[in-house]
Amino acid sequence: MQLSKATPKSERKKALDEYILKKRLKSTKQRDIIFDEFFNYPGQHVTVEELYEKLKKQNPKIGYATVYRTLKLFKECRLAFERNFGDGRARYEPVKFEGEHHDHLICIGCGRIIEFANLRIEQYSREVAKLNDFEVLNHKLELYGYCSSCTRKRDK
Amino acid sequence: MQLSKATPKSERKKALDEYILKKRLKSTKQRDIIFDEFFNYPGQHVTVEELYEKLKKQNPKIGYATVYRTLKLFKECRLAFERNFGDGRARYEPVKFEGEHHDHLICIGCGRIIEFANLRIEQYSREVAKLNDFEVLNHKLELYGYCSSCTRKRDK
DNA sequence: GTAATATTGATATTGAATTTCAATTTGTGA
DNA sequence: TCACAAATTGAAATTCAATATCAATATTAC
Repeated sequence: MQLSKATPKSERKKALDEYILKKRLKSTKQRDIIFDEFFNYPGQHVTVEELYEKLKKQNPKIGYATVYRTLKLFKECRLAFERNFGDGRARYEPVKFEGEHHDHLICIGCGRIIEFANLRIEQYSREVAKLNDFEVLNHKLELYGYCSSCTRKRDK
Repeated sequence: MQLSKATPKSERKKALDEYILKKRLKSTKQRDIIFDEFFNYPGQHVTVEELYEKLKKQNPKIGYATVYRTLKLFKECRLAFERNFGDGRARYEPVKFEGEHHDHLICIGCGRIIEFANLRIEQYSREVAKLNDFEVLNHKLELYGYCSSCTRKRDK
């Protein structure tokens, strides 16, 4: 299922509700709270820990395991993407709409992440997909290396 | 430093030796053994555990920590690259030479992975890196979606 | 409402990654 | 070659994110 470009948050909520219904899971207050917080989170790549800390301020009783499990649920129903930047903790982000994708320069020295836009990659993806008879929903382009600061540090 | 296309193993060894010299580290038997085993490893993405088990057969006294630290060293001097596939264990692979990269179409229906070449991505990487003052060692381009077989299955 | 089932949250457990430290090895300079 | 300083090793301990456990609770279906 491809989310359309104009999909508002309510569409995501609908997708989640549909998934819960289909899988005979249950709607809970916690899932709603985590949903709101996750999709309103200002940072791009939130860890379970970070989201948990933020949630606890409004809702002290929420458990870490619940946040962890709910992000896993969002992942299952393709509302969230899990990333690993090599610092030992998984990071989650909302699945991007068409045209919203951004790619990453990832410094494997200090963990710094630089985002950049990718109109050309979008087009490239479409071509490759067509050649291979593939239906592409999402892509991930990560360039790994060292930022100037880390290269300087090493060369000292 | 970008390894040239024709770089043989001895060039890598030279690069390692240079790094050791520059950083005033020391050449050791263990590092040589691990070097040989790592760059001759048949699989694409070896874990520390796997490499350790393989090494122990020839060299029972070698320690896990040494393998771990040596792979970290290879990473530092840009001879190895660390990947995370989300199974909780880091995997290492020799840094690819220019033009050797391959990218992936990943079917989220059946898990099938199709590799494809990416001359244009190479060039794109170089441009973006230059703009951001980044030293790019490796990249990962993954297109997620459904293969034709899964699409047919869904549309039935 | 009741029963069946899923979820929660606190806590315990797991396991990979990393650190510690005494013993050993290596490079440097006389 | 020798001795000293510094780096490395290997075993074991520690750390920490991810995951599992389980009794109490909440939700859904009937």
